[in-house]
Amino acid sequence: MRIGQLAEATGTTTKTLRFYEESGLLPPAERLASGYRDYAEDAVGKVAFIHRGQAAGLTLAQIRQILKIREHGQTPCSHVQGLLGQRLGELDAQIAELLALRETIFQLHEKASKPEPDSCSSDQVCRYI
Amino acid sequence: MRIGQLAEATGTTTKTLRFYEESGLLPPAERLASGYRDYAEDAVGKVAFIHRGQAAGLTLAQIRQILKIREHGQTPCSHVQGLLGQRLGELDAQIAELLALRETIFQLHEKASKPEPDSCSSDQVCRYI
DNA sequence: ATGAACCTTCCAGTACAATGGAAGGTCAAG
DNA sequence: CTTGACCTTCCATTGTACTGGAAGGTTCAT
Repeated sequence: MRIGQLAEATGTTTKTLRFYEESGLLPPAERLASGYRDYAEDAVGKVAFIHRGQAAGLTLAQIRQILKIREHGQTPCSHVQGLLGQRLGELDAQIAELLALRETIFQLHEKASKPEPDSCSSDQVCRYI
Repeated sequence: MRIGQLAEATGTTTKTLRFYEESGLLPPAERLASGYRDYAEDAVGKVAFIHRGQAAGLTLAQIRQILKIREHGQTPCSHVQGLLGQRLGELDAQIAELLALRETIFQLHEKASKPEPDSCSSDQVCRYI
C-alpha cells in the first residue's frame, strides 16, 4: 500500500502521514525498489487510532507514548487510563475557566450595550474593559 | 519613565513591552538622548488595558484594533461591544464542544477502569480509544 | 515517447504570544 | 576607573499540528 492509498483510506493527506512518520507516531515504512513507502495493512488501524486519540483530545505526544508502548509489545491499558484521567481533570479545569470567563464577558457585554462614550477617559482606553 | 520601570509598574517584562511596541499595540516611545525609551504616564493605562483585554479573552490583534481607534481620537465603544458579542458566541461554542468532549472522555475513562488487556487487538492499538 | 499522476527529499512558513541570547551602549555608585 | 544594573538592536526559538512549494524520480496508459 502506497502513501496515497493509505491517505485515502484514512481520510488524511500524504503530507500528514510523512509528518507522522517523522514525528515518531508511525514506524518508518518499508520501501519499494523505487523508494516509495510501502505500508502494511495495520497502518490503517494505527492512523485510525491516532485520529480517535485526537478526537479524545489527546496530543500527538500522548498518542505517541501509547503507540510506543504497543510497539514494545506491551498493552498500554493502564497508561491510557492514566492519560484519560489526567485529560478529564484538565478538561474540568478548562471548562470551569471558560465558564468564569463567559460570565465576565457577559457582564462586560451587558454594560457595553448602554454606551456612554463621554465617560471613557483616555487613561483607561475603554470604560467597558 | 524608562522601560524597566514601566515593566515593573505593569507587572510585565521589558521584552514584552518592546514586543508590544513592535506589534503596534503601543505607540513608539519617545527616546532620551541616550536612546533609552522614555514613556509618558499614560503608558501604564495602556498596558493595563492590554492586560484587561487579555483577561477578557481578546487576542492581541483585537486589542490592537481598539487601541488604534482610540489613537485616532475616537471612542471604540461600539466596536468593543461587537468584539465582546463575538467573543461570547465563540465562548459558548467552545464550552459546548468541551462539554461534549468531557462526556466522551468520561465514558472512555469509565470503560478503561475495567481493564481487559487480552481484548486489545493490535490492529486497533487500544480497546479503550 | 510523452504526459499525467504519483512519489521522493528538503526547506520554509502558518498562528499565537511571547521568550532567550548575543553583542554592545549608558549611567550612577564606590 | 571599574563594576553592575540597566538599556539598545537583531536574530532565533518555543509549542502544536500541520501545510506549501521546489526540484526531481517513478509508474502507467496512450
